[in-house]
Amino acid sequence: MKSSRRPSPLQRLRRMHDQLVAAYGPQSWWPAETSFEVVLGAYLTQNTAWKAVEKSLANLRAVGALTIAGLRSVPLEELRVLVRPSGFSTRKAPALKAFVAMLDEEFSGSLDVLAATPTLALRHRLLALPGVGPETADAILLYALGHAVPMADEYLRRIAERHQLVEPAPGRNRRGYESLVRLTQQAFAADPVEGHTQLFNEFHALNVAVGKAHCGRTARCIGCPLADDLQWTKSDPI
DNA sequence: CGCCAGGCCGTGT
DNA sequence: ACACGGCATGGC
Repeated sequence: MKSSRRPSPLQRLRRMHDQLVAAYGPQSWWPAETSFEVVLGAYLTQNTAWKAVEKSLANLRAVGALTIAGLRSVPLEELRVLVRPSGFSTRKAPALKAFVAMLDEEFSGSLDVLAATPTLALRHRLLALPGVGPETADAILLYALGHAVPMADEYLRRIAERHQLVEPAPGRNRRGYESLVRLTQQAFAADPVEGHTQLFNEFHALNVAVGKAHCGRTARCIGCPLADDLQWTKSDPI
């Protein structure tokens, strides 16, 4: 039945990274100047096009609210207006305030202090925040705080499903996310541990790059550099 | 004009 | 535990 020649899903996922590097080159992500900007972007981009996030970030920059102190001093009502372009402002504005409040009350208002927390405990603390789910937590962990956690965003889920690396899971639940995280961890398990942060960083950035171009909700894989090698047929739905 | 975007949360089964 | 809508707004 199963051919011993065909690479395992783990091997294919790992090779996917190399193929994407070959196709797109190093990404050196996340598009932000500071760690706190990464945090802001992680919240604002929830189910929102990055283009819209840029408008909100520009609004925040204009009033000096791209820093912790700046955001702290912006009244909630005003913040709501500033982040309006990226949608869900009635949720995202209070959520951002809650993040700063946590920082102030538990971590001396410092991202460095926050980052010094052990990864697992830190992840749980972030997940307890309002408006922070697994993906936002991992984006903050990886791109703002430098922890070696893989990200399993919507693009990776689609790519993995379309290439039959995982079972289809229509109702994306938390279990599906965590299983994709584990799959990614295992796929890079043979790589030196000290390089994992960089690998996970690049891997997710590349997934977004290829996902934006070829793997949207309805967008097909036409022209996708992965289509052939990962054995996915273009007529496949989903 | 309709669909979609780098999710998360509350509610019902 | 899991499925299902709602949430706001702008781009294409």
